[in-house]
Amino acid sequence: MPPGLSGTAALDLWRRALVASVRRDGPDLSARQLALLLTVYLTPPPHTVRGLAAHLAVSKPAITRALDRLSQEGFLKRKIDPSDRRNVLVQRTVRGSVHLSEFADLVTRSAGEAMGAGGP
Amino acid sequence: MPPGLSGTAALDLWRRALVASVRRDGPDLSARQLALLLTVYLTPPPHTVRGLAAHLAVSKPAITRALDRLSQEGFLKRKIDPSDRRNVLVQRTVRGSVHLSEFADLVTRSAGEAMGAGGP
DNA sequence: CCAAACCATTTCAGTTGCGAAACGAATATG
DNA sequence: CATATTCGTTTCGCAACTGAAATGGTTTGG
Repeated sequence: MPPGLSGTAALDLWRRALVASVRRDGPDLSARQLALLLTVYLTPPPHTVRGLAAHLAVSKPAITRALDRLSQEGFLKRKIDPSDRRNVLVQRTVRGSVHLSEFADLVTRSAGEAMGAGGP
Repeated sequence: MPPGLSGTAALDLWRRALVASVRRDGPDLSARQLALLLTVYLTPPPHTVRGLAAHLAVSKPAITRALDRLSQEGFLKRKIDPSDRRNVLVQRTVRGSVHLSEFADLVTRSAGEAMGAGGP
């Protein structure tokens, strides 16, 4: 038995959080976009387009477009690397932090419900 | 303090699972599609188009299209309700069960990693 | 100091998704 | 019966995303 999270409980946690997220009328990000956002915020910098593309195993243009979307949303910003101006460094914003914080609340709440409902 | 899952741990769990999901070369489902799939498998039947649309707070055509995609993928199937032939009952398939089982593994594995990495 | 290598972006053609409105089929209501 | 209502689906125009290939800047190396 896994210690923290059985298979069904994990799925139900994911379901509750995902349904809550879908029901929200906000900017609905694709899986890639959200994965990118989370990677930038939870993984040690610096973050370049090439590095992110490798990490997510998608093409570079896909990262560029996801950055367009996320920076247009205000969740991320680009900064040219001063030491090598070919590089673009992806950085966090206050707005992105707030958004992810709300998303974390949503997940933890869903986890609480899943425990309460499916529990022993 | 939340008992099972702190905010940062929840985000990191989500990140790991989502990145793993994005990296996999499989059918990449949208958030809606996955939410629909999970709802059908983890919520008591019967499931109609109208009911699912209300549950996810999206339009009926959106559900129809998601069903097209998911049944084309073999994860779900439609069956006309014999007692009221206007209704469409959405049902599970073996293939969908297998897919969700693999997805659950992915989440539990990510949960284990998140505990191991970020833990005390 | 000029060419090669590298980085991110843009362009291109094609796919997929969306909401609103119109639609045919099935059931309920008078 | 005829009409209204309720299903799910289809059509329409439009927006967003995809990978591959081409482009414009920047840095490195001979």
